[in-house]
Amino acid sequence: MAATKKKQQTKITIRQVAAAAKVSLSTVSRALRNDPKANKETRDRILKIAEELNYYPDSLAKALRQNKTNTIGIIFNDLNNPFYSEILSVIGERLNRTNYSMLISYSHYDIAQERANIISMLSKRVDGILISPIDDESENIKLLNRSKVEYVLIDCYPYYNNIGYVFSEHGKGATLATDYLISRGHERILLMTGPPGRCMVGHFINGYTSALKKHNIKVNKDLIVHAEDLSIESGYRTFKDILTGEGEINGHLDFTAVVTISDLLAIGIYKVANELGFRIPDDYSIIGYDNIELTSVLTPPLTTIHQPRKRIGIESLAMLIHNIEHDDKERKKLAFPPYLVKRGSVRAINL
Amino acid sequence: MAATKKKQQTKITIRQVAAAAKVSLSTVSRALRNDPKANKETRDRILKIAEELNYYPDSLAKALRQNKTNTIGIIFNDLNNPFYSEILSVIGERLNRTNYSMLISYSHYDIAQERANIISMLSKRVDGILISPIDDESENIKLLNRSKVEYVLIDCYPYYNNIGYVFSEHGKGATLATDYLISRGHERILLMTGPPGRCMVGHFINGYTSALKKHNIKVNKDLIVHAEDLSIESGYRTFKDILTGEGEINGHLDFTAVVTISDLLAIGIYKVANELGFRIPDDYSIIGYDNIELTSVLTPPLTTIHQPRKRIGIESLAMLIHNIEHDDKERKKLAFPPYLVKRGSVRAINL
DNA sequence: CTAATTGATGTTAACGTTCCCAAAAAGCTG
DNA sequence: CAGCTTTTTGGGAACGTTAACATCAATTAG
Repeated sequence: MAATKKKQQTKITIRQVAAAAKVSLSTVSRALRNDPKANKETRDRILKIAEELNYYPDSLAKALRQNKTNTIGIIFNDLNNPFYSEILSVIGERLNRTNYSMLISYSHYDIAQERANIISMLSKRVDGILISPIDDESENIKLLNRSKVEYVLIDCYPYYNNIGYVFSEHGKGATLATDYLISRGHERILLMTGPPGRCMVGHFINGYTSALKKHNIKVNKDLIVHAEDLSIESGYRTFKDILTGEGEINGHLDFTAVVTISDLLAIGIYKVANELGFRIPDDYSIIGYDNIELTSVLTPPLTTIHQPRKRIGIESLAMLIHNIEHDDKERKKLAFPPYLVKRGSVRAINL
Repeated sequence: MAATKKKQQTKITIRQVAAAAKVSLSTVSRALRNDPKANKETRDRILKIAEELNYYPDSLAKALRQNKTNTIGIIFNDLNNPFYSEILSVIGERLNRTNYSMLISYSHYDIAQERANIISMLSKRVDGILISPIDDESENIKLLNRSKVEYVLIDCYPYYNNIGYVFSEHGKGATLATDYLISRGHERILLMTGPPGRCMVGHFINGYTSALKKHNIKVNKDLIVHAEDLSIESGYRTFKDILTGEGEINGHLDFTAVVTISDLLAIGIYKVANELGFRIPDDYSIIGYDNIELTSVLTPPLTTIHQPRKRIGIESLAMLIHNIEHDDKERKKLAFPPYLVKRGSVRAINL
């Protein structure tokens, strides 16, 4: 007892397998990799021995040697938002059928954190990165470019030309929402969007303002408010501040409808409604964004803009894997058109 | 053009930095690692050169040499459920402050997939694994034991003694829910739980039956139904089948209240209510489980059992990291008591 | 002024694979 | 059975780092 060796279990490597099978390292390596130049009988014998020894290959060594980790990196800003978790979910499902793994990190709208995440992933030598960047023209994207790693952008459409990206057209989405409200008689429309600097936010605001202008409605900058992030909590706080005149937003804002950049923000508004006792859509009409699953079960069911999350996940992953594995790189710009889902949170106003 | 070299950019290694600085490899290595035996001036000089060359260390090589990857593996069954995504989110946030990364995979209640995920992670040499296992007594857990990797179980409490685990007491939670319904006059209570074989499901059923027995209510096995997973969709389908007498559940079930093992399942029931036109809680009382954020904004607000997701995430991660980094392993069994959150989805019955 | 001590650097062998090349064995051909 | 091809195996370098050890100059002690 007292004299037992400290290092009890020594790691089982290809070497132990070779010794047990009385062959060389290369023979074992070939057997394990199903190399055609391995004799079938010896291969089976070696495979059996490996199995008995509970051997499994060391991916680190393999990756170092082959210059391929079979790992992709995923960088999102929010893991809690069903929009992203659904993308993650479908990606995870697809990856289960391959032999890639996913290294995930999240930046929470912090540029420095995003940079750290990128560097960490480069350092871990991921084969590719799927990123929903904070800002599509930031230093961080340049860092990715310099690194020569394959990457695909989600949710952003920058001016660079040599990148693949997959997104839904947020400008159009915002226009759709705003148009619809206008068609229902609303003119004073609050836009609740996300943190400034976030790339999709810019497009969203553009879509909103262009819809207003198209209908000759003057854009009131005060009606464009930025929530801290895209969460329920944030929507709740922001809207409550607006109604109670507290926080950063001062003065009474006059509006009849709200376009939000995320269903969660809209749900935050529902929460304020429950608390303060106003009614949707009687007092305020609300339009969400994303069409996450639970919007349909709210009371009233949330009118929202649908985004094809699954397809975004599937297509971006497919493009990334293709680019990792082939020399003819796809630099597609896949745009998915969002569409309006009419439910019960918008009412018509009599002019 | 035609004669350009294929291999244009050669990777920047410690070697190039050494050459540029005209020192040996080890000197560079020491400088980069802030080794005290490095001269400060040369260190600064080397650091500057490394920066200029855009050098970042290769974690693969480092990991291989040091036998430490600074990566932890996370294995969940569902990435879409806010319960797990919130745990993930808080873990991600914590990890951002360390230099660990997270390798995530999900098994979707498939034992073979879970096994594949575990092997993949072992092969990638993660320093530790955080897993919410399908079955706490499966071959897969034995595999983990054999591998000698550090791991912490979430959501399960097996009979093994030498494991750390963090969970909330699902048995108690189910009892709490059932007790409450009984106290409100319900006797015929449907239990909608998850896939059989899932470890928490067993505890949940036990908690439910023991509450019934305590009040001398006969347990009707037909009233215990298994949803396919814990999603909205699954709750919707299962409950609709029950009401319409289709699918696997035959015959008319007679009940006045439902205890569910997940808020999402309960939301699925809300969806059925919207569609078929019955009312909650007038026609059926519903209790959820988890207390995810949006339960409070439903109509009626969902009465549910709260689980401390954030704490589960934080504590399990802390234990895992501790065990990775220290020799005095913590094998704590952290139990968090769930508690009832009364809202509007349960009504009293006049007996 | 020599020996011992310290501080900074260089040399080299690992870590566990794969892959190129050489060598050996086996199978053909005439 | 010599010479050839084909199949199978073995040897060793390489992937990019770290860590143990060796070296060397400079400083200090006796």
